[in-house]
Amino acid sequence: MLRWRIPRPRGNGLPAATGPIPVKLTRRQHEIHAWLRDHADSLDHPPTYDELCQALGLTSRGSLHKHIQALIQAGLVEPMDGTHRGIRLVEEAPEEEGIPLLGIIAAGRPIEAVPQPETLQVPDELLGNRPCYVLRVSGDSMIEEGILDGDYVVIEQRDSANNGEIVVALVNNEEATLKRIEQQPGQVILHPANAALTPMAYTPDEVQIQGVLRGLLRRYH
Amino acid sequence: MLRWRIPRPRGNGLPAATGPIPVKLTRRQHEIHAWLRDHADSLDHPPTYDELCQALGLTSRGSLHKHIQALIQAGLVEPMDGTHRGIRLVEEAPEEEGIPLLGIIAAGRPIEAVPQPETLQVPDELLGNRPCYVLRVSGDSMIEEGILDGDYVVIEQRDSANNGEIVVALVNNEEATLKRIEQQPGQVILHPANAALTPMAYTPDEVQIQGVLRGLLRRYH
DNA sequence: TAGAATAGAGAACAAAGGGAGAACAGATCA
DNA sequence: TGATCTGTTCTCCCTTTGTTCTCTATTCTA
Repeated sequence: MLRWRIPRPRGNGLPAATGPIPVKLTRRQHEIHAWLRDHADSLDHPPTYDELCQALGLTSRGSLHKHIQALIQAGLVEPMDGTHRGIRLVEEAPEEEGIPLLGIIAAGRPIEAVPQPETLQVPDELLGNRPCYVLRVSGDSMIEEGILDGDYVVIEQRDSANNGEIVVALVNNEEATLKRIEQQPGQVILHPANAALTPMAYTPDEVQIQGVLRGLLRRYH
Repeated sequence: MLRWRIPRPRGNGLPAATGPIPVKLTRRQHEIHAWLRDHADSLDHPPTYDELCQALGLTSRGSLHKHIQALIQAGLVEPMDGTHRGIRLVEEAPEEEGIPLLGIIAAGRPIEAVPQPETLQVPDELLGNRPCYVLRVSGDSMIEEGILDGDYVVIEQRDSANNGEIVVALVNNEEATLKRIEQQPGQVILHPANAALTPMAYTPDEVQIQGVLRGLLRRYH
């Protein structure tokens, strides 16, 4: 456990976007940064400049100061505003545990992929055993089931479903839609939950199941 | 068992929002806090300043006082309002990444507390800045807003709301209900979202706002 | 090879950290 | 109620520590 590391602002998983420009460190700067990282666990307080100098074989605090400043500039060390023992490593971004938000699903259109794939922190309770992904719902086709425009749905990746389950279905290899499924010999019926829309029937080979609804997230602002 | 520790107020899981900003303690402050933590179990009264001074090798109560004040500022020690032997550690919040599920809300009844308070892992995206809690919805009074029986709602703890927001309201100090609120001079109207139910009007002092709807979680099995 | 970048030494300085002790006021207790 | 205990406030002090300089040596590079 890192005692005096500070959390780095949570990014979107893209190393390039978060944090400062990748500055290349000089040899000495790299050494110092490595030392700090290696000793972050064993020390329960950040070292003083003098302690660091001794550990690194320096005799001048002033020299060390230049290196530390460079590390701060590079975004690897938190700027210490005058405090003593203020050298604090910026913590590596924690491995974001999230479910990928793949895109937007609107009845009657292919899933529109989001340009910047983000991840959404999804409670374990909403996840099944299989891999899951998240889609944002566009449209009102399932409104009577309490699935509103703008909701996020957690989908468990599966290629088959039980009757009555709500599924992400790919129709004719182009239209993706979120509907309640009813499979009968020879035909597959997709039921919307909106009185303004009518159920649609297809042959089994026209409909490809891409996942089953597991959970729903909604945000009010 | 800690005898003179007090529970730290439960945050909403947001590291940035909960509690004081990660205050960096000085070396001495850290030592003192560690001493208090180490001896919390063995002492049956909090120590006096003089006792603490002796244990820490200080001779001046005034010096110690400065450190204790810093710990109070950091949220690690309970402010002692003039009482003697008042140094009380704030208990470490268990590393709980979750929002407490407080109970079940059904229109027209008090919130039924769950016997075993569990926590729910709630995405940051659904949380506001203030402390939040989760309730399980029972009933269909908000079904037309897409809030179904069995859904989990994330509530931001607040005692006031804007018109149009969905709130947890305590009516006449006994009935808790989830409704859309409309506040007018002299009366408060709680709107259900169910054609079978009618809006109810109350005087402002009959209605107490307990929180505002921030998010919703639903689970399909 | 000249110049730039890197690396370090050391002095001087300002602020933070840490402490002592006196005086005081409210809490506590006999 | 009065004596004592205890936390609070204050002022003064010294040490530690980060910062800013200037100066020098080495290494890399155009």
